[in-house]
Amino acid sequence: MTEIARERNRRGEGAKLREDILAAATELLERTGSEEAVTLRAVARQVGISAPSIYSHFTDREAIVDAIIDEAFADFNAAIRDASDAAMAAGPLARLRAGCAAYLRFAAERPNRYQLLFERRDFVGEGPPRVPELRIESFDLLIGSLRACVEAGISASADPKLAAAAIWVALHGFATLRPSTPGFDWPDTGALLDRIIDGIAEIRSDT
Amino acid sequence: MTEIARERNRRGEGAKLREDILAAATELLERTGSEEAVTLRAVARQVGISAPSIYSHFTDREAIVDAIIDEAFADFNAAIRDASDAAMAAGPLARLRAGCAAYLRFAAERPNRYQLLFERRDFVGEGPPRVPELRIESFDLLIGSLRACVEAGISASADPKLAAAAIWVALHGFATLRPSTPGFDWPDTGALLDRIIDGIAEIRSDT
DNA sequence: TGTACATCAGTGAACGCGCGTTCACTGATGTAC
DNA sequence: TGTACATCAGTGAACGCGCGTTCACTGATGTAC
Repeated sequence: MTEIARERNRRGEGAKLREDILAAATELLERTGSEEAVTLRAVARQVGISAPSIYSHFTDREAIVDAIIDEAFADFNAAIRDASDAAMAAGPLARLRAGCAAYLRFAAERPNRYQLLFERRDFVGEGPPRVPELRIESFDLLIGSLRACVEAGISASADPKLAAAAIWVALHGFATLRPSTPGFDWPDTGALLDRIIDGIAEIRSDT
Repeated sequence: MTEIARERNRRGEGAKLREDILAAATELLERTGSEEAVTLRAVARQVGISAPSIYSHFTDREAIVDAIIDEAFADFNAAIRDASDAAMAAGPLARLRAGCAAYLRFAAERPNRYQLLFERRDFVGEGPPRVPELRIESFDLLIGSLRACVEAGISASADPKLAAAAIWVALHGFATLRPSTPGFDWPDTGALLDRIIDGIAEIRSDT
């Protein structure tokens, strides 16, 4: 944990430090894998500043974590939207699969950020949930793809919303169970994913 | 956090304290919901002893957590085995469903203990995984029920092991996603579970 | 063009906290004679 | 039955650590005159 010297920002450019703090905190989270590792002092060390300097940009420790979460949700939704859009021309089933694959790719490549999004429980009982509209964006995309599959006669699903929720549940399980079971002999990822999607979405066998 | 007085054990009964420590640590975990809350000092306060007394029974803090995990795995497997056995007479599909339902019930009723079993990542890279045979016990039960469904012509699954893994993934997602998404409008639990099991296990519609 | 000064972008020392762990100890209790 | 003593089941004080946060401050930099 070497302390890196950092040049003081010029006047009027103090806001740059905010970005540096956020980047350092994200990097710290990504590297250590735990939210608790994102301490004010560790972030300050990483940036190369003194701990109190952070208070010019964030009201407290939690504000940093909140900012990372907002950023992570935006990244997550963008990743799924982009993959889904890219498969637009290939038809609804390809779009559904592309969205699901992007979901799992995000979780696999940035597991600690995924954990921050969907494996926190701290906010239970702290009043209204914090960023539900962001969460629902990707879910709406999933329902949309599924509905399109039904209309195209590819899926036999009678209740796309139920099936979409079931797929989300399965994707989440997929994303989180594997890192927690290092000793288990998991079947091939692609086959497993197809079994889940095809089964739950009732994909007709002749497609 | 009131400190409870505790009577000193009589000679030869010192081992009783070990059970008290474990019970207190489990209670602490269950109440606070986080493994980090299980500190040596907090456990000692809970039991009503001084912190150093713990060292007569556990080598360090981590040993306490390890002991809780072992106990939790035993509880978990017993719950699923019992439910599965109880449904034995009702046929393989009922047995499959009963096992899955018991899995989810354990997760719903003791979410923090479930988290300890299947949502830890700390042991990554720490050599061989710690208690894989315990984990596999319930999984073998799941495969067994599924195979029985196939043999009875209830399931069309061509690869029961793959399907069992997919069901496990889905169950895990089910158990963990819901507590993390308090703002989301989830469909009915039973319907969702049936959609998942029936879809993945390819339960024939005429059963 | 020169200079006084306000402001900006931070710093260093200190606080109280809870933590894991160590150490030397104490007092009750059972046992040997 | 009485008593000395070993052992058991703990305790209390202390250590160094990293933490979040507060406080008074400092020195460079841009700006007004």
